[in-house]
Amino acid sequence: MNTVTPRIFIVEDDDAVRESLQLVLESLGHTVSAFASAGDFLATFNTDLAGCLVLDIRMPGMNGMELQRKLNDSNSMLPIIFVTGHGDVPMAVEAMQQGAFDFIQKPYREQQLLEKIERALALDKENRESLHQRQAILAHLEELTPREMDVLLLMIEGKANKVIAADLDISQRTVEIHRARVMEKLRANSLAHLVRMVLAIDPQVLQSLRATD
Amino acid sequence: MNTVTPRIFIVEDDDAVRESLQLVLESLGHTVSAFASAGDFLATFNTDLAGCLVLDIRMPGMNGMELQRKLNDSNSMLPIIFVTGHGDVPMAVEAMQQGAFDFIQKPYREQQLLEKIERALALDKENRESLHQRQAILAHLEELTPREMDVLLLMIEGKANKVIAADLDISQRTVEIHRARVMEKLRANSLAHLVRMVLAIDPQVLQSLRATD
DNA sequence: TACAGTATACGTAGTTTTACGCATGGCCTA
DNA sequence: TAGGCCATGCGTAAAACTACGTATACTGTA
Repeated sequence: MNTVTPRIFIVEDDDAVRESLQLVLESLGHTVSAFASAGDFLATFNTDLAGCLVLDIRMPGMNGMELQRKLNDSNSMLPIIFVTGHGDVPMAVEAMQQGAFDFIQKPYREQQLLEKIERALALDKENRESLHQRQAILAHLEELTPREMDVLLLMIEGKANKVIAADLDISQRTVEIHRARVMEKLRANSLAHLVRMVLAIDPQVLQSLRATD
Repeated sequence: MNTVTPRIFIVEDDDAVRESLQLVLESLGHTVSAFASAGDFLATFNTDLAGCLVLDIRMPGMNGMELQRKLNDSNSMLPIIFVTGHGDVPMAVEAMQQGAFDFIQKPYREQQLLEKIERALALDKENRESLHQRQAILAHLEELTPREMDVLLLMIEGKANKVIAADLDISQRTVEIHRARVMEKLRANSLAHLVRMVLAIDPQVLQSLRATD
């Protein structure tokens, strides 16, 4: 399992603000990485990073909102706490609509920021745990051969082996074999378990199946 | 099916603003209900109402944010577009965190509001459609007797009848009867279908089961 | 080029699990 | 006391799972 130490990322161009926040957080036992520009952060970013991001909006070069967009484009799930001295309402609304965890204005009470950081870290931990589970299932799914995948989908639709056999125009015996392989490769101990796993990684499947019920 | 005409609700204490917005929306073919106070709206509110809510924040009596809280408490899913002349950033952030659809400041371009309303209506339509399906399943679930519910939960865990029988300390035959009733009452045509339906109404079940796999 | 590995497909046979019909009985409530 | 809920036994049939064995075809490598 891909267990990265949670880390608080700070992207803030004001040296004094950045360094003092870093010190405070480190004194509380957190691991911190601070960057003076959005570009510097982006250069080291990858989706496996865990923790949260404290992000200034107004910065030279790439600003905070642009960074948020780029992170969203790369499927980042790092909760973002925006911190800004020059924010206005439309900016805050857009940031929140784009999935920001919070948006606070300078000057702020330090304690307030710390609390939000704790909550953001907790959220990320939760999200990341469910993501790990989904990824594990996904990894198993990729072991399936095309034929096994065909059978899996029909199994999830609740079709009996003989129906699957008819649908795929193969013998019932062959379906049974594929079916056993599917259960084995996905480490499913029952059909119910199998269905739950597949729905966990892709609730969309549920939508597409609903029509066929 | 509970098909209510989508309706745009306006809660705004300024008569001129409220009435002019109502006229514009009606001229576009929308059904509109306008209220001069949050209390008036709340008095007629119920969760079956479909559409969206255009809500002023600063009003005598209950303000817009309080109304949002009350609606959330009553499981409202009506998308809320806040409109305010005196909003600040913290207020906007809180409104968004509480699930507001949007938050715009007066004065606004009318066209902008109209577009947001259209999007809010579309969102509500989507949400409501998936809600209907979940409610239909929920209604079936409520027909289950306590014992049938016990059996259902164990079925979803993927346990075989004999295991369920042992768990509940009843005979296998009795489990079979309950199981058949569950399938019948939930209109499930297969175990896979049953699992999908239960997960559709409550993805939380999935979380609580994941530990037991 | 020959061989290993993988994917696909099918058969027989035996066991387990499900599904269901039929019959019986206790308990509690309207 | 009628009806719903819960429980059980017996027996049949269908479906699913398991085990063991056979066969063809494609791919990549020794």
